[in-house]
Amino acid sequence: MKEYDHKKIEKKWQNEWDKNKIYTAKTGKAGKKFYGLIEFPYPSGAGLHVGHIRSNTAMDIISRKRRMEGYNVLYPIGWDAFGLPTENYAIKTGIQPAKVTKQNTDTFRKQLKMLGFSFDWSREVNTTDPAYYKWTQWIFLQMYKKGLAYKAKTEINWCPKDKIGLANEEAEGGVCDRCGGPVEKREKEQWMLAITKYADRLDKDLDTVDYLEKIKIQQRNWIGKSEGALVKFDDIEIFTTRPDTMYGATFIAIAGKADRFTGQYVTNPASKEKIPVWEAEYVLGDYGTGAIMGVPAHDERDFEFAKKNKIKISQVIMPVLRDLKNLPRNDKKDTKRDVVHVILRNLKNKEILLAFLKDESWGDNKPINFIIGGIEEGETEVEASIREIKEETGYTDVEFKEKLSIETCAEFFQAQKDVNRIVHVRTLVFNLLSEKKVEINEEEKQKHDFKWIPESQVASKITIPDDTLAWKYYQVGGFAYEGEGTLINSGEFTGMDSEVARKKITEYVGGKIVTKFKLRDWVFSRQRYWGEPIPIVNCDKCGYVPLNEKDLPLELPKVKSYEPTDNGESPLANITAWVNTKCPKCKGKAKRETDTMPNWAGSSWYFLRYTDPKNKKEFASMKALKYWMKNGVDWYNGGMEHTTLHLLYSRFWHKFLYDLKVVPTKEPYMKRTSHGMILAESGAKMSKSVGNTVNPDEIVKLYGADTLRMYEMFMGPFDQAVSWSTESMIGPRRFLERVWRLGLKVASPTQQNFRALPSLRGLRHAENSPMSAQLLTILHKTIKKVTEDIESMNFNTAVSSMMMLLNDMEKCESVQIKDYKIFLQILAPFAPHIAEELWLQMGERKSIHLSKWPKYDPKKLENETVKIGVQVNGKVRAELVIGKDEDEDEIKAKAMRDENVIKWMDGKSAKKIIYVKGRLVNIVI
RNA sequence: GGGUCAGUGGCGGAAUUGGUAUACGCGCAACACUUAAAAUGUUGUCUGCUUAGCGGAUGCGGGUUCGACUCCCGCCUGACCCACCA
Repeated sequence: MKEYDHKKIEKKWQNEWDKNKIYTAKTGKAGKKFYGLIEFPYPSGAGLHVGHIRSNTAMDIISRKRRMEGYNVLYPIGWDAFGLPTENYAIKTGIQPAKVTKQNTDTFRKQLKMLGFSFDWSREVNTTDPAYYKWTQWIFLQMYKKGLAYKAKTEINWCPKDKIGLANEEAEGGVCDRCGGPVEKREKEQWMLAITKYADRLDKDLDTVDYLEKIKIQQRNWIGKSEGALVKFDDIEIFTTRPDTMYGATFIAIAGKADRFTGQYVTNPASKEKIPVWEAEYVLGDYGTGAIMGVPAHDERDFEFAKKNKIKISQVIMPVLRDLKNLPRNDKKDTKRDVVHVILRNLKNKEILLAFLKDESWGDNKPINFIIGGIEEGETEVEASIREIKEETGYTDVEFKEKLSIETCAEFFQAQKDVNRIVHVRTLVFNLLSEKKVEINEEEKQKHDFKWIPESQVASKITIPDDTLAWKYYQVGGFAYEGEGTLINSGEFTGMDSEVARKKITEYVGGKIVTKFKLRDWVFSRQRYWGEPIPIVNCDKCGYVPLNEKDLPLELPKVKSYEPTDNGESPLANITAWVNTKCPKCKGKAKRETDTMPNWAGSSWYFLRYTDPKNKKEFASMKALKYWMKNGVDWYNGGMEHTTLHLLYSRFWHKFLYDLKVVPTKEPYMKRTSHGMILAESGAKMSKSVGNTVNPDEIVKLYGADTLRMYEMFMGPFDQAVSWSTESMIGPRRFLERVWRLGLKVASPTQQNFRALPSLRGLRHAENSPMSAQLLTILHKTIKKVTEDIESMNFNTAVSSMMMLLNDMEKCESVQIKDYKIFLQILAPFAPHIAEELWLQMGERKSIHLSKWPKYDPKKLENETVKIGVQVNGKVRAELVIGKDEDEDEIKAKAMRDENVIKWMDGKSAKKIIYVKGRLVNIVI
């Protein structure tokens, strides 16, 4: 075989691996186990997406490396096949969903096999297989028995188009998760799962697992645990997590226990030192060097309310300022929703606050963090600000700073879009007020367009009596501190730690500390056909009765039409022969539940089934679970879009099963990472309807699976979104071709050919033969790099380091087989087919994927000599070649002797010489 | 508004976590090979200038440091998630 023929090689090895079952996981095998998991795909009609390939390849690389490291590896695959797209397709075409699913999974299987993933295909599961969903139903029955599954009449999100009830989570923003249409509210009897009973544990146990921090944060946000004060005033209930801040002041004010009261404080963000500001009711806003900001109000209701209650709105400040009266909404395209900061003043008494709280136009949620303050008669807002600054700081010499305040404020009105200028102003203020007094020269003034500031004032240095005051001033311009700290100006709570104050203030106003969760119970019913039937009957006498376990699975009957009924019942409701049944308890007349489960159900426990997929007696034997699930799934990778719902639901089910003592761990997944999306070349999301998808079949045909895998790993950081570029795929392809050609030469008995090969003409290291020490160093560095990069999922740099190694090997006079073989081994997880073929060519008979992962030799990582930079005053002026173990003083002396260095030192003596080992020398003069 | 992350050549992106910025790949240019093209190889490719050299560049403005893509402060822009709820 002369040319690299990916078609031949890939086909050959896929068959070979299949035949020899080298990826089959053996339960109970002695030694270390590794369970690597990817989210099992939904077999859609569109076929495999390049995004699937990205995440599958990543976990395939990890799994292959683990195998080579001696682990017993389970890397399973299956199908999350229940769900709406298939059902909609069935509605359109009349083809049975089961048939569609079969077609689609066949396609997916073929596509996945063609990519050479090391899945254990003998453990394939399918959520729509009755042998599988028997156990999904079984788990549901256990939940029912424990009172976790219940029926409740709830107002549900109803999509009139899909005729389906949606979980809260699926109807975000009042839009149907599936069809994008508007969602209505509708009353319906629904099966519910009491996930809220597990809310606290779902939150707490996140501490015990190794998930990416952002994933934990998302989980926690969704669960939404918050501890706070619940206070009742008349008929109004208010909840806040921060009764120690302005909220507390408001409570106290409403409770009539004080007119003005609060516990605001600020912190120097640099030193973390807590610095008291003056009366904390006055907190300057983000842009408010000239204005006192009260509440961040939210929309026009703020203004309506203010008008109604004759509250003066003194100022409106927005990122780009607008006139309140003709406030256009969303005039800037693509802006986020408008948020308006309003300063509400003269909110002096309880009545107004109560009026606000009772004002129904707000709905349930109202901002209550008003600042109580005031403007004196005849005063403008700016004047009031200045007065307050003067009064509160007690610092009289504020003329200049006042000026700045006014000017800054005025700038907002005059130069609404000249944002840069505002930045300059703020910077100037900062410089003047912080301990470093900055002098601004003429040039800088021009550059930064400071001309509006009177020159004399800029030029004169302003002396601030003490740093604290400077900080105060600065702080007020930028921060309203809401972190933890010590209360100031808060009456009897002054000096109290904010954590303690939360409790004390709550007590003081007669409230109580409560724990709340945002999480709601899971609406588990779907009025659809293509899902697991809920194994419950409704008996006239006995009410809801669960099926006997021996009667599971309750199989989906065949229907003629897959349309939901007009009143929103599932198509199952039309099959009277199926619906009418006997009560398992009293044997009397009963009707089957016609709702089915959501497709989250089957995916909530599939990783357990993989451990023992053929078991007919249990969902999985404890023996298999104890083996594979020891410490849980070792590594679970998936998309960010599943990090809230799927992760939460499956953790919930797992915890429930743990309580039943049928699984060995509290948490299902030990480690969770996530991959970035692959976008279309344009940077937009790939979608079939837009027609910007990439067909992996064609790519594999043209370039091969190994090239596709290499490219997807090389295209960018694994956890970030990257745009697809078919053009760039040629890079990895060329790389593999060069690997191939080099391999043939290395394997050939006469290394003569080595020189003759045109690609190896540039003999840069000709003087070092046969294998230079330098190249050996590079080889070991590469082993180290690839080994580590796989663990941290920095696949892109792993690939690039292998490319560098190849570049160097090609330029070498000769490469020994044993060294080339090491290179093949670290390449093998990425490009398994070509590596296997070349491995064979090197005379090996056992699969490379069962060979031992190479170890680097730390002694070989360092070169004998190393080139370092020599800086003079931080600028690189010379280069120096030094020995590995050369003495520091010697190196420094050598650097000083350098021609260029001498030139740049210009006869001056060195104040200080800094040497960073193996990096550089910096001479400070 | 809140949370998380990001901003480096024409493009995708590197940078040992504070130490010679732009690795690796794509693209582009020139050359070699060829009747020619493709393929392959070699060399070059941030930018400006008075080009054996010197200066400027990592979204913008500052700061700390002998030294900053990296740390700190302020700001701008974008992405994703969440929300008129902190």
